[in-house]
Amino acid sequence: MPELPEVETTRRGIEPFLTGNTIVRADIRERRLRWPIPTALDREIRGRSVGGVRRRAKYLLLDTDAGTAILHLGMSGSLRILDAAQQPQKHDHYDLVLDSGRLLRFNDPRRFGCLLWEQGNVDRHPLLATLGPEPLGRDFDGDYLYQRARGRKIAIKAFIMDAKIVVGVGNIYASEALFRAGIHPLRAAGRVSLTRMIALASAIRSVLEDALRQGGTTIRDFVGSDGLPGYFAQDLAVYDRDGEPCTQCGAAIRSVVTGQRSTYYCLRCQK
DNA sequence: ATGCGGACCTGTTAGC
DNA sequence: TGCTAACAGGTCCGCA
Repeated sequence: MPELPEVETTRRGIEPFLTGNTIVRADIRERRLRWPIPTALDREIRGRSVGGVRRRAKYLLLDTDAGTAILHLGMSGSLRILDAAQQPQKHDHYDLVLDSGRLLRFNDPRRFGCLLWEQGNVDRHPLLATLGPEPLGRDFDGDYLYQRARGRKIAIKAFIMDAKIVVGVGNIYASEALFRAGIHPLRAAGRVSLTRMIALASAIRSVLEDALRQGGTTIRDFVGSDGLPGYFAQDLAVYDRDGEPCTQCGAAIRSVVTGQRSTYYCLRCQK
C-alpha cells in the first residue's frame, strides 16, 4: 500500500503527537509481523521520551534517548493517532501508549509491516545500511541513475524500484514516473540515454512531490494518521487505468505484468 | 554480481 | 448466488 508519499504523509501526521511525549508502554496484541516484534522492545521503549520521528526510505524511525524504534507499514499497514480509550479493532496489532492520553495504533491485515528496536546507530541496521539515496535528496539525479545503470539488463521499471538504487519508488509511482519521462517500462536500464535518465530522475521527484502535496494515493484502503485517504488517485495518468485513454494522446493505456507486478503504460507515448 | 521467482499474509474482486 | 482463483500500494531471500 504505502510508498514514499504515503509514509511521509504518515510521518508528518504522527510527528506532532509523538515528539516531546513519553511512551508509557507498548500494548502488543500480535507479534507475528514480517519479523516478530522483539520481546525486549516492550521494556526498552517503556518510559522513553520521543525525540523525533524520521523517515528513511519507507521506514519510520522513532528516536528515543535509549534507542530507535523501526516501523514499516508493509503492504497494508497504517498508523493512526487515537484517544487511548478507543477499543482495538481487528488487525490492530500494537499500540504505543503516550502520556498525553493518546496512542499510536498500528493496523495491518497482511502483517507485512514490522516493529523493531535498535539500540545502536540505526543507520547501520542491516535493513537500512545498504539503501540507496532518497529520491527527494541532493545526491539523486539523472547522472547518478545513468552511472548505476551501466551494463544493467534489468527492466527500467524494476531498476527504479530497487531500493539499493533509489528508495521510496513503489509500484504506483514507478509506472507514473516512467509515463512522465516517456520511457517504456520494459526497456533495459542500461539502454536508457543520459538525457532520458535526467528526465526520469526529474519525473520521479515531481510525481512523488505532487503525490505528497495531495496526502498520498488511496486506491483501496490507504489512510493517513487522521484516518483520511490521500487524493492523488485522481491525478494518476496510467496506474490502474488499463484500457482507459491516455491523457496525452488518447490511446488506450496498456498493462503488463513484470516482476510479478502490474505495470501500466502508454504504448504510443513511452518508448 | 545480476536477475528472477518464491515466500511471507489476509481481504476483496473477477470470473465461471 | 456461490465457489475459486487471481490480485493487492513491499521487500527479503535463495537459487541459477
